[in-house]
Amino acid sequence: MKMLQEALREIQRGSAEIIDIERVEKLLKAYFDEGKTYTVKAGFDPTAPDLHFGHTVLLQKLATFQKYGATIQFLIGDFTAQIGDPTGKSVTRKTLSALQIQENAKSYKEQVFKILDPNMTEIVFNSEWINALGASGMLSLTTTYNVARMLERDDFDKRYKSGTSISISEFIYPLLQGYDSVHLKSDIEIGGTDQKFNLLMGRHLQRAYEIGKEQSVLMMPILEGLDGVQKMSKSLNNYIGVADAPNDMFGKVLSISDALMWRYYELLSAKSLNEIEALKSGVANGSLHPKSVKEELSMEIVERFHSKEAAQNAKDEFERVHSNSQIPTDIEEFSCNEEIWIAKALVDCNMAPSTSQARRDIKQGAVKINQEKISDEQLQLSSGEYILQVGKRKFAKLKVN
RNA sequence: GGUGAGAUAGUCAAGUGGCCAACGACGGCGGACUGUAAAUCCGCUCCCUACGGGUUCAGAGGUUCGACUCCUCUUCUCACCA
Repeated sequence: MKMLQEALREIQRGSAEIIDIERVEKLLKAYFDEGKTYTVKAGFDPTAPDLHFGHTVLLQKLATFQKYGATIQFLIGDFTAQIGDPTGKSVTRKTLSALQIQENAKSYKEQVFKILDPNMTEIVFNSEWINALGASGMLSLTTTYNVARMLERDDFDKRYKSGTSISISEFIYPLLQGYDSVHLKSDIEIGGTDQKFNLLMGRHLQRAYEIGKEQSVLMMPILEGLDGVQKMSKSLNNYIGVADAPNDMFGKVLSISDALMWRYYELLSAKSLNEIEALKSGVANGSLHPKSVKEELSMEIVERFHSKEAAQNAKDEFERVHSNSQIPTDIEEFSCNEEIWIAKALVDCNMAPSTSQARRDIKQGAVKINQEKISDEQLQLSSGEYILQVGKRKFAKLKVN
């Protein structure tokens, strides 16, 4: 009984909304009492296999479910990708070749199994059953819903009212996503809050097709990016990529604000709620320094995506560079063949976008050569080796021949 | 299809003939303080070996000694009407 309560708490952790929690509770109870497993579905887009931490929020939740007896239906929407989820922006998507999809799927696996247990995960492609549906199957799918209800979806509603075009195929998208749940007989589906309409469609269609169950739906919030305000996204450049190098990953996590750290703990850490509570009260009563708590999170994360050694190295490296202001161990090396003007050198080493900026940096005292701050904008570097530094984070080694 | 409004640096947004490389805000970068946190303070933020020069205000022409500012055309965006 206590186990059940704890499991429920972990499952609800960080979620934005859960529909039909009673059913989730029943599934968990059946698992604890009789060892009965159940299925949790989550859909992913085959076009974007390079994940950032925003995506891993869902994966983390799936991992929690696995802990409590779920088999994950990791669905790659290779068919639905041809339509594109109706956002209003994307017009027509180019279709991916079977080969590309296979490659993307492979790279998904590499990244995803750092979080999920492969033994409790099925990777499925929805083209398999949707192609088999045929024209008549598709037709009968469309009879389960009507236009008025379809227009309830927020973005359809807005676009319809503002007179922006909505293609019929876009109406099909939620239906197909819902049909996936029919075919897979999913017990639970999880997705982002923006997916609510589509997720509920799964419930509707499971009822319409009388498969004898209606999936519960769990929605996760959108993860804030490093700035703590806007959603994590590549285009805003406030993201941590799953494939980021250990040192970058470590530094990025450590650079988030203290408030955001708890959010990241909640959504990204594999630590239990009880452990996190302990950390929180430790910080509150002063027995733990917030920085060390943040370091712990950074370590955990780097370890998950790389290795324990990498995490330790990242930490050591970080301390060396920032606490003791020494030079990082591996820095990019450049070389040139003749005496070079310092501003030009900074541009050539990708440390400044223009000589104008390089001059400004020098004027502001941001540039160091071999740990020494310089102020002469006209400085010429004659032959030798130099460690160049701009600000706190940018380093390069330059060899002048 | 008709009418009206608009397009300015990464974003928002001033500027309606010279004082404009262009107010301000946000973002970004650097410095101080720190825990590469937050908050705060200060500086910088088109390019160029630079007390000077070059190229910018949707695009192309024109008027003028001089245009981001005026005129013409083009492209695009928005609002209202149909």
